[in-house]
Amino acid sequence: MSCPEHHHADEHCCTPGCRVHGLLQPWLLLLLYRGPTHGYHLLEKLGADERTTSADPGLLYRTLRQLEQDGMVVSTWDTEGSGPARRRYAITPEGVDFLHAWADEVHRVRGRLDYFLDAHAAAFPLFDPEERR
Amino acid sequence: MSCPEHHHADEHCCTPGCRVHGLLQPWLLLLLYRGPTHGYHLLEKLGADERTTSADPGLLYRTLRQLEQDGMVVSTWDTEGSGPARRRYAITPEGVDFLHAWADEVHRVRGRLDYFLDAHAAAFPLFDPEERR
DNA sequence: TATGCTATATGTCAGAAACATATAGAGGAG
DNA sequence: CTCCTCTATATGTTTCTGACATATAGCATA
Repeated sequence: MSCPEHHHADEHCCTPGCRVHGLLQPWLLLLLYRGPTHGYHLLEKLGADERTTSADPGLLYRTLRQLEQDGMVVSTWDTEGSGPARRRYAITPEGVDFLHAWADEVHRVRGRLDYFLDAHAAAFPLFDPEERR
Repeated sequence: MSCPEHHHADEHCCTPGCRVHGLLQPWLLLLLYRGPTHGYHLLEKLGADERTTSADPGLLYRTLRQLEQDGMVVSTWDTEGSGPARRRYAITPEGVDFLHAWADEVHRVRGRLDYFLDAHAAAFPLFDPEERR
């Protein structure tokens, strides 16, 4: 049987390391609002916090390029320091607006999840997710 | 620019009719727990409540067949009444367990959304999604 | 020189959802 | 009787996201 949420056939999903999907864009924008950085740093930040979202390099770099194409972030090459050159990203005013639109969307989605959880709780009054660690 | 959440290139998404994704399985299971019915009825139920999830016939019938394959529901042909024959679905004990697993998962996802919203609120104290109707 | 880390990027595949279409029984309008 | 609509189930196709694998390259150090 597949797992709830994304139905991967194998077992290395929906294990404790499994993250929430679809929030990579807003997390990147929010992290960049705290201060400009490069992709690898964002990758480490997301990877270090289990409560954020997936930290796949492929997806992350592609998403940053997409955000840049759409004018949500801008990048400049940073050759200072050691190691390979890194692309330094910064959020734009449009990006901040988009981040707010994301916050609205996430707020709405949370409402729908609550609606389902309420309906489930009404059908199963004895069910308590907190006790199912 | 694409829209938050699913990035469709066109504009007929993220309009008022837009629903939350990924909850079709649990909604079907929950509705079937309230009582056995056929697919078209479930389609109408989901379609009538904006706060549930997408009501696409193709996805719904395919999902029901998948749930049956996995032993979460069982179906019998119902030729009573007028109109074409309908497949009457009922949830199984395994389906109820799976529904609870879904509730746990949704609860966890909700926590991640809260985590993002808290982080966003901390960065933008004046932002209020309620006032952005 | 070889390996490991930093850093960015591309290729491929599976799965969900959107959208269109196919099939068919039954009832009513004209 | 024929056409249309509603009920009901099912399939085909496309697009997008995310997962996973791989490629490239600079630099440090053993």
